[in-house]
Amino acid sequence: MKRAKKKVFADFMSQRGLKSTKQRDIILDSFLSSDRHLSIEELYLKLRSKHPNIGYATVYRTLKLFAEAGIAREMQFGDGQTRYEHVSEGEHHDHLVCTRCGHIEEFENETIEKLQDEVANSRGFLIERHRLEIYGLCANCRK
Amino acid sequence: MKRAKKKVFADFMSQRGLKSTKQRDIILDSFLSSDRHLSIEELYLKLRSKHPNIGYATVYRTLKLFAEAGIAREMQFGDGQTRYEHVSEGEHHDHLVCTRCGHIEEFENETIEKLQDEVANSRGFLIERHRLEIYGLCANCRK
DNA sequence: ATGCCAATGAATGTCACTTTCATGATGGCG
DNA sequence: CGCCATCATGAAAGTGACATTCATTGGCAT
Ligand SMILES: [Mn+2]
Ligand SMILES: [Mn+2]
Ligand SMILES: [Zn+2]
Ligand SMILES: [Zn+2]
Repeated sequence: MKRAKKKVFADFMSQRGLKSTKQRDIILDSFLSSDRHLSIEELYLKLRSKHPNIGYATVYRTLKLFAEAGIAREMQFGDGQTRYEHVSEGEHHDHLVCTRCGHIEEFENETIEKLQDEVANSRGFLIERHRLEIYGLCANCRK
Repeated sequence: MKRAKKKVFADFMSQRGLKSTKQRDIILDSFLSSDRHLSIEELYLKLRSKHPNIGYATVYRTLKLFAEAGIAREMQFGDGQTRYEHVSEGEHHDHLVCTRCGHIEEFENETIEKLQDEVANSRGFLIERHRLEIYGLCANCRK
């Protein structure tokens, strides 16, 4: 899975004539090792301790590349930061977001997806993508 | 409906000890006369021709007040601008957003809402709110 | 090893808010 | 009414998260 995404990214890079660099390798490793929905700043700070020589701009640009390569997706959860999450080819999920602790949980619901198609069809819309986020208190924060 | 929201706002203002001003009256009128999902900038520019004496900051603050009073809702559709839409007590709807022309259409689907409740329950989440946006091409832009 | 071109990162720019502050209005009270 | 404590206004300045610039560095094909 981690290996597979590294290959997808490597292929994307060579196809675009872009170069492999130490920074990109490190950032990709760090990104894939985290299962959270990371902001640029968070990933930058995470790297900073072990790799003080990697700049914010490089993290920013590399995450953009991940998104272009199809191994990451930009998300907005309304906290003012863009977050990048892992995605795989053909995979899709939506989110439950805790408004207290920031915990993000993922879910898939085929029936909801179908109903969305119906809504779009009835209005003549051609769906490109959608976002469904449920905000509230996670099980832990309800206690 | 327009009258009702004006009353809601007037009550909110007096309850908070805030004052009635020409600017606020004009902005409220203009906001309620528009059925679109307006950004601050858009409403500001719309007003500018007839009321060049109303500043951006006043439009900004007044829209915030509308949201606090419960007659408007802040929305993000990913175009980099916060949009304010009309809301009424107890009303809810989701959106279809055209990625070409920016057209925004509203819909309600009780079944989707129920399924969301089920998803949240199964994870122990207590729902506060949700957002469902379907992005794609509107009927007009598909032609 | 050489040279072209991409990559890096410190610095700077951008943009959409958001706040400040000097000045102007509102409205309760006598 | 007329006062005046408060609130409101808007030009200007500040903020924060991205986005870009540019001098320098570093891949990598030859
Ligand atoms: Mn996710
Ligand atoms: Mn709407
Ligand atoms: Zn939580
Ligand atoms: Zn359209």
